[in-house]
Amino acid sequence: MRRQGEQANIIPEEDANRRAELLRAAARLFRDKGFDGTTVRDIASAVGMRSGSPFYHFPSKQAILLAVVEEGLRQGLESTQQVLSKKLPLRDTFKALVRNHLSIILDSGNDFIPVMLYDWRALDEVHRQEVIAMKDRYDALWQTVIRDLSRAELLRAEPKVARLMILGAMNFTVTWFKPNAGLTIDALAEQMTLLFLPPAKAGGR
Amino acid sequence: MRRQGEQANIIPEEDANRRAELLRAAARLFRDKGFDGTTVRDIASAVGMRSGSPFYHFPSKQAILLAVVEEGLRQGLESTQQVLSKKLPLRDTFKALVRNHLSIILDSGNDFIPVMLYDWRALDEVHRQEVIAMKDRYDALWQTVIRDLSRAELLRAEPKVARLMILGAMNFTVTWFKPNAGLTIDALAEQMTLLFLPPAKAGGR
DNA sequence: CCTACCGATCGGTAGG
DNA sequence: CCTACCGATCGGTAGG
Repeated sequence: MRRQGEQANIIPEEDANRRAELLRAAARLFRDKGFDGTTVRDIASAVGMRSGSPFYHFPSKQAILLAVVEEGLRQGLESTQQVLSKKLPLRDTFKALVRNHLSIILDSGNDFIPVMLYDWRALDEVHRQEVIAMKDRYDALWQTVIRDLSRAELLRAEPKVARLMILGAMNFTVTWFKPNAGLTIDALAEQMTLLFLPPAKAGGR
Repeated sequence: MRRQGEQANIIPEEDANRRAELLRAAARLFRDKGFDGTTVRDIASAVGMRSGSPFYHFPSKQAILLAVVEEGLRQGLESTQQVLSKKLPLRDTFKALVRNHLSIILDSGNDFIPVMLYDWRALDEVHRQEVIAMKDRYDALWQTVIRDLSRAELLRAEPKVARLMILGAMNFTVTWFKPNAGLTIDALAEQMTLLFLPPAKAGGR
């Protein structure tokens, strides 16, 4: 229960901080143990709360998952748009997008997007639709670059299928990539470019 | 409790059938609702049993998951070896392997492999190691073909990374592929070949 | 394979 | 945000 005597412009700020802490803790736990494998008690104790207290910040466990996934997509959209705004040459844009996507997915410390990849099935139908709407915006950004590559004849498969395959290949790295195992994210981005794009022509127009 | 008066060569056969039914039902349910989202009661009632009876056939819910995953891998190994035994030309082998893998993953009716892709995290450490050992054999079969493609300069990325990416792209199709949505498994295999391999040379040696 | 059941856990809530 | 708690569910078991 909110204490009535406090000033309204102080408490909400603290609340927002605690909410953000819960979100980070939840993301970490969901990533490690899955949504169903994580209890509300786990999340609470990770930030020093008791079992019932997360429900002061979120109406349900599902709502926590939704907030985690939305935060991940928000970050992904933002950094992708930043890459695109640089207006690099086509090949470089592709490589930079790949590197950006891999960073989002593989950097320890960012658990939000992997949670989406692992646990989107745990969302109920309504929340899932909300997530899909955001994901569609992310896909659309990629699609423009894929389409340009296709027009430049650097990609032979149908653009839509190509996008799904390229993103799929990257998304699946969460299941096998281990940091500090001899392969860096940069090297992986380089390899992916080698895999999907033909050699650059020496003096190519 | 096994009835003592029955002949040992009759009952085990019926038991094996019931066990197989449980496995199919479990695979379907795990695929649809996830391991944690499926209860032993769900599995039991799917084959007309009561809640405690699956434990006559399996020692634990984990053991059911392990059996499902192992059955999936067994099928995958078998069909892959069958493709390889045909000794097709390199390009055709690749395409046939892709089609085979996609069929295993996407054909409705085969829920075993998708369960592995979704729910391998739910296996405890010991069982997970057993699964990884089988998966390594599967990967090794692919690796030989990838290596040959690399030597023939049809693939520019490092063979190991290429294998992980190609399998990842295929495995991720479980999250978006919808049968009867205008894209067949055959067409998808064709698109994947276009995406990963360069054009065949007209009179290429 | 069923009946009957247990112990534990879990998401969530009332009331302060 | 805590205390104290509930109702439901779940994996698993004893005994036949």
